[in-house]
Amino acid sequence: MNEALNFKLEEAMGFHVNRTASLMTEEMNRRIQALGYTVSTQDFAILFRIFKKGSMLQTDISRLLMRDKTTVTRRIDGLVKKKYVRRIPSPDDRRYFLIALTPTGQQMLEVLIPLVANFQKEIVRPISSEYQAITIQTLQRISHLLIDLKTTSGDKHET
Amino acid sequence: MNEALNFKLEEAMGFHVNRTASLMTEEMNRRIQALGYTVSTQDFAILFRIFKKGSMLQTDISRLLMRDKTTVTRRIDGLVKKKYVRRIPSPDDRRYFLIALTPTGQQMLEVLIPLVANFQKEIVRPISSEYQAITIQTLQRISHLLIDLKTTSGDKHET
DNA sequence: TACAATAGTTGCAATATACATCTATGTGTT
DNA sequence: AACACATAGATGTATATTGCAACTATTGTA
Repeated sequence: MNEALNFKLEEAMGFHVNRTASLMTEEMNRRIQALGYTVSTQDFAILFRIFKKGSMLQTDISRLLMRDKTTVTRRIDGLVKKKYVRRIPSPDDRRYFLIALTPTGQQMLEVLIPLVANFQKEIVRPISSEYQAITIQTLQRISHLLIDLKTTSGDKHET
Repeated sequence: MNEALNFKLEEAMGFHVNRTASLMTEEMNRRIQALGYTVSTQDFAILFRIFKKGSMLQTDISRLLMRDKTTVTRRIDGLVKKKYVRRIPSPDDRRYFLIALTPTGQQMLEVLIPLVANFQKEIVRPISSEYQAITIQTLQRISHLLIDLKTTSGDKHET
């Protein structure tokens, strides 16, 4: 028989990465909702980048999150509807908008960022900073490897 | 101002875990589809457990995958439709079924398991086994912590 | 027998995503 | 100027994944 059939999920990196990701996302969503906000972790990822940069093009968000631009368009649509961000037409190039936080969005992030920051601290608290660093480095290497795989075979990306 | 606003995504465990999970799932799905199979990584997770155990109750699958039983019902529905598994009514307790692989499902897994096993090997190849172990251990500790959080506050679980 | 627990299903809805295609606009070349 | 081409974004449509509420059927228990 094939020895690969002895494969054990519990020893596979993918199993743990996926399970942890799913649990973390669930808990994050719970906490954000507990504060009465109706944004998902994905939305937070977008909002946070805008917060840091001041404003961004949808295309840039799309590239950063590695999501299709249509996905980003719809997420921004949702955030605009909820009045967290607004589209500012660019005067020089009328093809694009700068996505910027509204005052409401700004206020929300001033609550959510500490929430997320504390959550992130909380879940790694029992782990030594050395192990934290090794884990992040490992995940980073795996991610890079996977991005290479993706961009090497049939692709339409830039970077 | 609040110092937590200096939070950096790139230093957060959650960011890396999520990104890696998403990239891994994408690549896995690509590879499975490349072989002509129409199962997702979630389906594989189910099928693999059935493969290992011989047969399982939907409730057990639900607990193992930490997914709602209705989710599992629908996934099994799909796998039954594709003839990869079948529901065997239990003679002694007519409330439940044993979910078992069909010959087709069995054959598929004999291809997919090596595929997944090799993929898992491949992505951790450049990482020392020490770092691999530390990473898995770290993820496991975070998962346990999150599961505790979940079952501690308002919940309907058992275990 | 009456009530509670268990296994599973169905109705319904929300979330998240992307491919193909479209409009509008800008850029570069001849 | 005119044409081709590239870019930013939106829309139509479709898929996958998930879970809550409520339901049926069955079994266990007081």
